[in-house]
Amino acid sequence: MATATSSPYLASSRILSAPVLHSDRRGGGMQPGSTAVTTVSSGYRGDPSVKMVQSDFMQGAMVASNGGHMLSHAHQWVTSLPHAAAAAAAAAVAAVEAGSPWPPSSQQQDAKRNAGREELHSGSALHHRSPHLGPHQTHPGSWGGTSAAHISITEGQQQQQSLIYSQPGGFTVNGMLSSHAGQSLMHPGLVRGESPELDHGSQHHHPQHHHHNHHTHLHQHHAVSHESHSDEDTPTSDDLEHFAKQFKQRRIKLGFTQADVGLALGTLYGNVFSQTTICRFEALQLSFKNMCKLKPLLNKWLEEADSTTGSPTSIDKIATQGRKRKKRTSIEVSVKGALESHFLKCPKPSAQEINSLADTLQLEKEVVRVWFCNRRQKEKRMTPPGLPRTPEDAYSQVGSIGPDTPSPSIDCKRMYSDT
DNA sequence: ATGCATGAGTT
DNA sequence: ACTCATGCATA
Repeated sequence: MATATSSPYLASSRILSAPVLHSDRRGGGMQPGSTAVTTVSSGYRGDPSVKMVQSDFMQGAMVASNGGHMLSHAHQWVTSLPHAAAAAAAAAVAAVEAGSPWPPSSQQQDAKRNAGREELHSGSALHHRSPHLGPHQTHPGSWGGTSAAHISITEGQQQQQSLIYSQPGGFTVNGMLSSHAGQSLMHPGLVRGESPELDHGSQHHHPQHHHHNHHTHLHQHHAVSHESHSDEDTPTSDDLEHFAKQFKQRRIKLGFTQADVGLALGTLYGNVFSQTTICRFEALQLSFKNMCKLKPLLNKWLEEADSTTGSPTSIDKIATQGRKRKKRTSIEVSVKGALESHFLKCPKPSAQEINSLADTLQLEKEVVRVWFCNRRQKEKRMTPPGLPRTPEDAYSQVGSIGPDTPSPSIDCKRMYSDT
C-alpha cells in the first residue's frame, strides 16, 4: 500500500501511520487516527522535465540577482536538488509595474495595525467606487457595488506585490501554440449569438472597447479632479465580469484550454500562468486587484489568438527545478465540519488556539493554520455575479452587517485555556 | 473546478 | 504570523 514512501515530510510527523484504505465512510462516528491523510500516492512529479513555475523563475530572477540561488529556503519536504544552475536571467526585466493597477481613490490600508480584531468592520462603503466611468451603477452582484454590505471588499487588499509585467523586449514571438488552433473545434451549430460582439463571424472585435458614451454625470465633485482614464486603466467590476465571460467564450471557440492560455501568456509576456489561475479568472474567483492585473494580459492574448490564425508556434519552455511539495492533506469531512464551525466563531484563531485545534483534530498545526488562511482567502474572493451569497457563504454575513457593525461580536473564545 | 500548499512581501 | 497571488494535485 501506500507505505512509507520516501517522504521527507512523514519523517517529521507522526500522524497517519495508517493508510486508511477504508472505502466506507461512516458519518458521525469519527475516530481519531483517520482524520486526515496525506495522500502519499507515490506519484509525485519526480521528473523535473519541462515545467516551470513562474514565480520561481521571475521573482527569483529579480530578487536573487546577487547570485544567490532561490533554493536557499529549503523546507523539510523540499528536496534540495542539485539543480544545475538554471539561471535563466533572460527575462528578468521586471518592468517596474507601469502604474498601479488599482484605480482611483482606493484608499485601502485599513487600520489593521490594531490589536487584531478588525475583521468585519466594513465601514465606508465608498472604497473603490468607480471613479468616473460608472457605466451604469454598481450593480448588485459585483465586487464593487453590492459589496457595500459585504465584508470582502470593504477591507481591500493592501498589498502591492510584484506585478511583473515583464516586457520581453527581445522576442516578439507569438505565444500561440499548436497550429491546430482553431479549425478542429469549430462547431457550426455552437455559434449562438449571445453577445453582440460575439456574433458569428465577428473576428475583429474589441471586447473592452465598448465605450459607454453615456456620460453619467459624476457624483464626485471634489476639489481634486482626476483625469478621466479610459476603461483600459480602470476596469470596473462590471467590465471584469463581462470580459471574463467573453474571454471564456472566445477561448473555447478558438479551441484552447485554460492551460493553453496560461502557457501562451508565458511565451507572450514572460508570465506563465497555470490552468488554475485562468480558471479562477474566468470564474471571477480572484481578488479585484488580481483580476485587474490579469485582464490586460488575457486581453492581449485574445487579440493574438484570433489574429494569429495559423502561425507557427514557438513554445519555449523554461527548465524547472524539482521541488517536492508536501503531499496534499485530505481532511476528512467530519474534520472539515469542525474546522468550519471554528471558523465561524473565530476566523483568525491565535497560534494557541490553532494548536489546540490541531491537537483535537489530530492534524498538524501547520495544516490547520493553512486551512484557516485558505478559508479566509476564499472568504475574500470575488463574489460570483448574480449570486449575492451562496448557502455556503451565507454564514459569514448572516443578519445585517451594516456599516455600523464593527465586528460580529462573536469573539474568539478560548477553547482550552491551557495556559 | 477546487482543496491544500508555498513563498514573497507586510505588519 | 498574516495576506495575497499562484499552482500542484485531486475529486
